[in-house]
Amino acid sequence: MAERTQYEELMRQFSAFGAVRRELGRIMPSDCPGGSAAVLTLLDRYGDMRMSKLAELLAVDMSVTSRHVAHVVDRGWIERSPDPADKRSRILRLTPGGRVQVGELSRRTAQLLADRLSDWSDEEVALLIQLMTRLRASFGDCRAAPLRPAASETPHAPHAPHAPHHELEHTTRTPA
Amino acid sequence: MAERTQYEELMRQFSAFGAVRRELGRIMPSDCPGGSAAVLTLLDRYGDMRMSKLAELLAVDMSVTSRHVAHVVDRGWIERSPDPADKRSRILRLTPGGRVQVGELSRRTAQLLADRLSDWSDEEVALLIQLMTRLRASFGDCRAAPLRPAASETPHAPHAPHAPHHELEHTTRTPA
DNA sequence: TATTGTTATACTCTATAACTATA
DNA sequence: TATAGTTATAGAGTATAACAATA
Repeated sequence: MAERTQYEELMRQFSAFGAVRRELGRIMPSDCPGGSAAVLTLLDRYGDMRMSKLAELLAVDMSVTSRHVAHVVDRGWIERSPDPADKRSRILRLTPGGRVQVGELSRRTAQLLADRLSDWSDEEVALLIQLMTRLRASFGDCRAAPLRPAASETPHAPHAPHAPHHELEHTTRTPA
Repeated sequence: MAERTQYEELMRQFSAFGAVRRELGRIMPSDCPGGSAAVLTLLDRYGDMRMSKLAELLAVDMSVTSRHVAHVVDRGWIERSPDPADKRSRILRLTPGGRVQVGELSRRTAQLLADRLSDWSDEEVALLIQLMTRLRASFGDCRAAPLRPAASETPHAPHAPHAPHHELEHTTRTPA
């Protein structure tokens, strides 16, 4: 538990973080805005998935996801196949062109971060990753559980630096 | 210097941070969106200032600042006085009602953060603040050079003394 | 009746450019 | 001519609600 002045300072940092996001957005390809980049990156990381799963990973409403996905499909970077198991669903999959695009996004962001964080050590970057990962977990799926702090699994210590794999069987969709 | 996979992981955390911002935005008063809250908070922290200074602190274009300020003025939370020294400029100042609003914003954000970060220690929160402050500095933020700190508190910069990339890149203006 | 996904609408934030009024 | 600020316009991101198709 922290003090109120500490929370105010944290809020200022959260607000100021927008400048970092915008700078990262500026170096993206003009036909691949942030929403599209997020879709491609998540599909590359977690593999084929349905719209609902992608919406959960993006932590946005499915209507927003649908809009982003439509843009990416128009560019030919992913394809929407009907799900044979459930004809309401559609399976999203990266195309070869999409993988090329993912590589380009990775290259650009790595270049900018390598420049801006040139005086950061590996350990410092890893620490920031850990804290932001935990922050996200603490705010967790507050859409799925607005007022119930699920005491089942609360990570106290920061996770592994890279954390390459996540728990994906957790199918908490926006509850009606 | 870090590796590319580390940068990719950092990018994912940056992207996922949007969910935290949106959650914080939801608990704000409906007539005080994020832009207005940022204006009020900065005026409370740094005291009276001109539009250009506020734009620099917000790290957005002055046209954006003007729009946010107009909204806040409409609500009666700040007032725009002509600058006697330069009739092109306008001095921004919090009104008593604005201070009340700042207090309400502070109360709401502190309440949400206290709930979500209930299992974070003081030191962990301080560490996150420190790293995000340094991140902002690494991306060349202008808030490292504060104007006139308000009597209440002095902006503390917990990061190591290293020079930002471009000290004064006043990109708060459309190039003429 | 419930769920998956799409579309329509509205709102916020942002940048660019054109404009005014001062300097 | 240059600067401080405003306004118009456009683009991206998001949420809500209404809708169609399927379970």
